[in-house]
Amino acid sequence: MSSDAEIIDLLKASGLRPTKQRIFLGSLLFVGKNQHVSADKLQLQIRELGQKMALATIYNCLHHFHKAGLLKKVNVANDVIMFDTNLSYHHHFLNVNTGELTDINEEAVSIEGLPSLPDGFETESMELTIRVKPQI
Amino acid sequence: MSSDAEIIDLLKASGLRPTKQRIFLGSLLFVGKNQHVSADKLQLQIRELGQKMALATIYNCLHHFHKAGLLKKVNVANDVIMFDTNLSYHHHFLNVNTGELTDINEEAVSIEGLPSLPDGFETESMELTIRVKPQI
DNA sequence: GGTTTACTTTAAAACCGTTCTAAACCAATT
DNA sequence: AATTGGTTTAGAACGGTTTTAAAGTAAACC
Repeated sequence: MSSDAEIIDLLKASGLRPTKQRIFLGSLLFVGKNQHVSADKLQLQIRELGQKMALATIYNCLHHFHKAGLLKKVNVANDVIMFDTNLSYHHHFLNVNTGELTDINEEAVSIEGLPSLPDGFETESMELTIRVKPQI
Repeated sequence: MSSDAEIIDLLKASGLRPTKQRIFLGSLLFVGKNQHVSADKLQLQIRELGQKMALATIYNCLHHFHKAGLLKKVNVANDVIMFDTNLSYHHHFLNVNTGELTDINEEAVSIEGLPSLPDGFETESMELTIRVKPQI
């Protein structure tokens, strides 16, 4: 993926209007290797390239790209915090509709085959969250 | 754990001053079965009991309880979102200092022994996040 | 016991990432 | 070219969390 024409085709094939902003964002995202981006980091990158784009536009585009299956969403929590009186090592079901957490208390749960950490790092915590929602 | 005296002992043993507010919160948290609480839900509960406590106090207490090892923190993400151009099923390392994500691309990672979902629910997504930080 | 000291609580403001609003804009269709 | 409806934009609003600074209180000291 490289030329604007290719990005335009990708957008059209995904049912998205190829606007100037989407093409530009696409040219940043759908090129080369996989990336993790957040809206504000993207805006910085755009500024460094001497361009500008409203934050709301970046959010709009990213959400549209996600709905069209062009991006995955990764939920990273820094702010919303829940506290758990269950101190043992365990994982959670998270009801995405209500925010309610349920413990997965099974000791049987095991995670295998993890790669080693990057050099100079240690694990702070490991959380498996299974996001669930009512069946339609 | 039930009487105030016991909560006071617990707080002292944890190196925390047994203030009125901490004792009250402790009596809500360290009794009966495990719970997941958020600050605002706790404030509601307190209101329903005809009491009041500043939200900042609840946050203070919860953080102190956590530092003292009386509560676990569960990071639940609703707000901070990252988008990933890697669409395949994979997990992440999260650098808690910088917010940077790194893919865990190993296909070898496997999660075994998960319990079945609650009735009427389906999985929206499953994410394993390994929070890492620089070694001290 | 009364005083000092350090920690805690509080209301309100600040903060920060995200979403909403409403007007201007522009791609697609006619 | 004109119309239509989706898109972009700046700025306001939002919601959970943290900070601020003043008032309050537990603990330590005499």
